[in-house]
Amino acid sequence: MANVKLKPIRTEPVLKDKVYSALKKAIMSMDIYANEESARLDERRLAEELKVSRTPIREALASLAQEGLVEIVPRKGAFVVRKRKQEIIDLIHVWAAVESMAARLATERASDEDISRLRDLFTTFDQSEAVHANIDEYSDTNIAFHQAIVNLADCELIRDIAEGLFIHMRAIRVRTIRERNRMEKSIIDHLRIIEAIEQRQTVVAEQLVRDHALKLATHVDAYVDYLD
Amino acid sequence: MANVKLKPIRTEPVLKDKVYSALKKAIMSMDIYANEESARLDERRLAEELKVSRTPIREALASLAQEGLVEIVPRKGAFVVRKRKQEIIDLIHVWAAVESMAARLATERASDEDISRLRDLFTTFDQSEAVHANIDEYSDTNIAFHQAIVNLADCELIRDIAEGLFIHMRAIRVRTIRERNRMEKSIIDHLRIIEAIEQRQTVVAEQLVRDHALKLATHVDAYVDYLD
DNA sequence: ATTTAAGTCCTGGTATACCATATACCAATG
DNA sequence: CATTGGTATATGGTATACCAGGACTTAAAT
Repeated sequence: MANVKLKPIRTEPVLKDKVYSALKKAIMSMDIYANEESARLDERRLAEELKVSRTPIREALASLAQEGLVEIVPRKGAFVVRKRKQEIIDLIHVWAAVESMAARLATERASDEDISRLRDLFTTFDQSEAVHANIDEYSDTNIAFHQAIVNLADCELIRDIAEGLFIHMRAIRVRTIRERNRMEKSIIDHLRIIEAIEQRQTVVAEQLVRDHALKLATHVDAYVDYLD
Repeated sequence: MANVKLKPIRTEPVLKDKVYSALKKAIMSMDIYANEESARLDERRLAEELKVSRTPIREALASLAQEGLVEIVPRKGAFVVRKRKQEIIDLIHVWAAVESMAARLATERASDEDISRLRDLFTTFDQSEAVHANIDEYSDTNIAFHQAIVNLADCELIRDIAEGLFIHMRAIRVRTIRERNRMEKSIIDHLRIIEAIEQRQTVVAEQLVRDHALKLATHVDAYVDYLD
């Protein structure tokens, strides 16, 4: 009898997981840093809106807390986490580490075809014109670019960790892209990174990606003061 | 009227957190890869032993699942996770990324005094003699060394992520240290790393730490077959 | 004897009831 | 009017009851 290899089968009829996804999606869609106060998540309200009891809500919140997306203050409630400036900087450092490893793995594992889609992201986006015009569109492209690199690594764990960091990275990237010509510099960096990955230059790609992220850390450290 | 100074009062009477810590400690103390089958965590049994209800147990399990330490299979139960070979390799890659960033930050942030304790770890451990004698003791030193680097980074997030990875890294390091002279090679690498950090050679330290970890990944890929 | 089907039991998933604490509001007092 | 202390209510923490789905056992049929 041949041993057929099977994937662990589709399994997620569990309310806890659905609630988790729903809350996460909701949190990601809101601009965490827009309001002054961090939003509070009322268990009973959520339970009523999602038409489930508080139990799966609380289990989902426990997971989100572990992931660092919400903070549970005993007897006070669950709040969407808003990172302090130093925490953002730490987070960018971890992002730099993880994304640069993703770039390394991409040069080793990704197919030419997959890599070519990286460049497509940029050719569909008309740089020369949009530099001064469509900064919002670029912001999306920017974020998609970094997600694409992470996906090229073909590593589940990296994807998971990156996703957790990304919610905050996204918020900070959207805000900083307008400052100090960062968009133009960003485009130049990205094109160099694409070249390095295309040419399978493992060490160069790794270094370029790391340095690109660390520039963001330096920028935040120096110029961002709308946190805290 | 004299203002009586008070500390913000003890705040962690939350069962969920205590259960989480207790379970985590228990899981870390067991040798995850020793037995053939991964241990199952019976909610009612745990509840009875810890003298609490199932609710905080389940919330703690949800957190541990998010952290990747246990896997919750719907309708089947919670199991201590045993990583597959490829997952271990992925995990080592992430570890490489994070620890090398820690080394980078160590060269920038750590005090000379803190760095000197790195070397102390090795001078108290007599290499020349122990190479053939006390391999278990070295295994502990080895693990302590890597934890020390992570701590030097002075970055909460890196510490947290590293701790999550470490449980599995620890298990694999203990097993692989006996293979193919890895201990001797490891000692050489470690001493080079210490030098680089002492001399604040950011890029060198970062690279040495990454490559050291990646050697482990390569080794596991090539020679480890007692997983799966 | 082996296989299969039915029924029971065990265990995890969910809902809910109950308790403790934090907060908001109000009243009384200066 | 302001301050303070009490009280009510809302909300999170915990326990428990109930439900549903696998798993195991047993018996019957082949």
